[in-house]
Amino acid sequence: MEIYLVEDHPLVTEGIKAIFDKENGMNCTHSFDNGKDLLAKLHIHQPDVIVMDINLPDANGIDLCKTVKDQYPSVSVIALSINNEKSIIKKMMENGASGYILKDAAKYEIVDAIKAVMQRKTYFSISASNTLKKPDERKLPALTRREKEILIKISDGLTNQQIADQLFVDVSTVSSHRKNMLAKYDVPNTAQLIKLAITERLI
Amino acid sequence: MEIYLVEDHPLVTEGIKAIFDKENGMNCTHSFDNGKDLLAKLHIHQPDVIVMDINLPDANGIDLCKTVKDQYPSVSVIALSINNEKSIIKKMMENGASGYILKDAAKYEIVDAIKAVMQRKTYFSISASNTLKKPDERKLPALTRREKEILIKISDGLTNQQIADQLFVDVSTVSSHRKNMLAKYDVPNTAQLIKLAITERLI
DNA sequence: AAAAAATTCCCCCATCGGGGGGTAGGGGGG
DNA sequence: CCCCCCTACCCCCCGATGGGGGAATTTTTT
Repeated sequence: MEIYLVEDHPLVTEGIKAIFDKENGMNCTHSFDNGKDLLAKLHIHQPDVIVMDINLPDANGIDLCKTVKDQYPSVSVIALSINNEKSIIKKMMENGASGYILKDAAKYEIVDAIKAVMQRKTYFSISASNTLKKPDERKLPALTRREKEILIKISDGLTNQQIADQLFVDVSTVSSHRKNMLAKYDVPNTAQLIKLAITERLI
Repeated sequence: MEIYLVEDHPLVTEGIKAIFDKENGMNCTHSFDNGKDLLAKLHIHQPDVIVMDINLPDANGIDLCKTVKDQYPSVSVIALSINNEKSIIKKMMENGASGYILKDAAKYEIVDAIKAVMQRKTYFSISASNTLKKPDERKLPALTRREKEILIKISDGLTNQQIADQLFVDVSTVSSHRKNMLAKYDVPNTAQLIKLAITERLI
């Protein structure tokens, strides 16, 4: 069985290769440290499985996974990532991944993942599956285009008046938006709004 | 030559072990996935070198390195980290580390590091040494203990009055600290102060 | 011990922000 | 076709914030 590996950290690459070497019938025939090389190689030959890091230097694994699955639907993709966010995992699976393994996974998990995927099953590492099972995190309401625009200006230290001038609207409008955001996220003031916006990657 | 490895990601552990296995005379005799186990083992026996991840589940490598070097000065420590920040690298070296390797390092770098350290030299992976050479980034003034304490409360949405009550000081004191911070970082209001504090990891 | 920094407290005063309302046009989706 | 969301605008009020000072006490560093 042929496996390709896409991973930009040599130390991890070595680790995975070493694990495969000890398994009968698992062969990491090629490894790549970026998405471009992988796509070039796939053009010539397709393996059974691709183990793919999500954090690549030249592309993000989410898009890369989609590209690969669009062009070669028969190739299974296992995502490998330090990122333990439900939304990322979900997106990856929507894009056709067959498994998701966190980098803190135990050795056997990567082997189990390959085995599962070869049987057309999906596989999640323990911590990834915990994350998925976790009760839906209070999903924060999304910012509208305008709100985001204004919030960024607020975070840049501009006052309502300055923002209003820049956007050619009335101060009261900006104030409205600000108030809406405070209400939307149930925070008492701008300080906490900014904190929340940054820590939750809203801006 | 004996090497201990402290690293909580099995994939990386495997990678490093595999690299050492291919080198003559380099032997990773023990590996640990936390600091406590390492210290317990060191009590009994000390290796020549410890390769130590900075991001451990039960301790941060910076303190762990200091503890190890204080108790066993003859043991060399090589730091292993994804963290490419000058201040962290410096702090690690001050605490007695003999080398610093980023996790994106090439295979040979970890081997070279061990060799260098055995000759009582220090070693930095390419990217780590680039970071060190980089012209001193505009270093932001540090927050004092009290300032940090107050800034965190501000970011949690508390008003000056509430903070004053919690800390048993006058509102004017809190206001003073707030003003000092605004001046210190040259920002016009709290919103930008919070943004800066979070993006620059001051809190 | 002297110098520097941190922490605490105080004044005044203009502006900004947040709480409470309400109104209304336009666009997209059910 | 109708409703909801987004957008935009308006009012009042007052507490919180930021800008300008100054100053005493403790802690830390040199």
